[in-house]
Amino acid sequence: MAAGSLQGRKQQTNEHFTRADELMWAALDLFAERDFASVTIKDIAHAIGVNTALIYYYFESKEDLFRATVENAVVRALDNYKTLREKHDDPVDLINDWFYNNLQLSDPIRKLVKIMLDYSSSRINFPSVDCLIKQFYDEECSILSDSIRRGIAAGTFKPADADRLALFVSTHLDGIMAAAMIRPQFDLSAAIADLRDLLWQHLGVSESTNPRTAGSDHLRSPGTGI
Amino acid sequence: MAAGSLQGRKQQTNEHFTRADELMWAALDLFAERDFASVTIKDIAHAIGVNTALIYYYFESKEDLFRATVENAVVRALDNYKTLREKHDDPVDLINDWFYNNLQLSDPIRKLVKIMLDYSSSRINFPSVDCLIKQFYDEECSILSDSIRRGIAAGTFKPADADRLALFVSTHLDGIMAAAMIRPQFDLSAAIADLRDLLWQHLGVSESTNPRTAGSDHLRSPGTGI
DNA sequence: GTCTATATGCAGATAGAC
DNA sequence: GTCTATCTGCATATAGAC
Repeated sequence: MAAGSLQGRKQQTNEHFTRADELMWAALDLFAERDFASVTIKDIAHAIGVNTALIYYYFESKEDLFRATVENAVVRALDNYKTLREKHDDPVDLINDWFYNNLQLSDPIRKLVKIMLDYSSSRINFPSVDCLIKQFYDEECSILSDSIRRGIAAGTFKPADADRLALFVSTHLDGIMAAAMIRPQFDLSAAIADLRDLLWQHLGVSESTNPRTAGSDHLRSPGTGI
Repeated sequence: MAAGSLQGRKQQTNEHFTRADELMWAALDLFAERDFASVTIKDIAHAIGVNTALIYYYFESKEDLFRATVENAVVRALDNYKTLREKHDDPVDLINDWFYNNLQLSDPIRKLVKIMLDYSSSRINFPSVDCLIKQFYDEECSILSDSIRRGIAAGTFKPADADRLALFVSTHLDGIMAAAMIRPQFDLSAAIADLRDLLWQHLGVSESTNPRTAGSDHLRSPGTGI
């Protein structure tokens, strides 16, 4: 088994990055900016200043490095969501922090979406990656829908179909990441703010309850309180 | 100049596809399902049963074929939008038909979004393609925002920031296409219906005005008329 | 662990026959 | 217009020295 395998590798000591980690970081950047086929192992090795042959010491093949890189990125994203969940009791706070998180980490999240897109539309197929991607989106929707359900149960939010609304928000976030890649001068932070405001409006949570959104009701005309 | 160039090629006779057209169609399919680097000219030539050398009779290079393919796809999409616009006077009808159009043509539109994503995140760069992609998104947003403005002016819609709302819908559509690529079993038609219903709700247009959306108010809980 | 050197194969592209 | 044959270069991957 290759040293880069998520299952087989000994737990990293957390104090310093291993070479395999360095390679996966460099690979993530390159795979995200371009795509699997056009990134060469020479590019990846040179990005951290080592010889191409070294990659084959840590990984079985280019595909194996790709698999490990995607797994690594998704696992990190899932860890991040877990931390987020444990940090909040209040559904409004959790949802607001989820939006804030997506704004602050928009760059790595965009990379993650890009690499998942490339993976999906390639003939490369790893059950472990399929499973992690599903987990990622399930967790994202779950954070949102659980919070929405709790807010509705507490009477803070207006009634709504929590699952569908969560999927809507999650899908829109994908759209924001895609638009940020395709469209020149797309304003990602404004788009996230618009999505957040729309959700609160839909759930009947006023802006005054939530200082972070104050004065950013973009989708509604100014001066009309409808 | 290559025969495949949009500017230089003589107008096609519209009655039968030229070889160049056949090649671009095959290339669109392949580039959309995979990506530029992993699709070989052998794949493209074999897809229509000709020899690889023939590609270089019609196009200067693989990149030139890619450019022509993207240009061709975007021009077709723009033509489609133009037809859509000319077909409707009523803003509600136009917006509804825009949604219907996106549902009916979801497959080619998904391919277009995929190929634009690949183009954007490749180091290949053609001013003509940049310009067409910008035109495409401008036209999409313009169809929506113009209709919204007219509806508001007529008093049919509630007041809203037409440009931002149009961008929101357009961005969400990108998200739907991305989600359809990444997520297994994503329900594209339900997602389009949800987006449409949300827009009408936001603009205060009741479902009864519009037979096509009746009974599909997914984002709101059943039984609650809020 | 990290390197040099190299084998192998294939993709993009051209020349030229028909 | 379409093909056969071939050149060229590069990318993945391996063997083996240090």
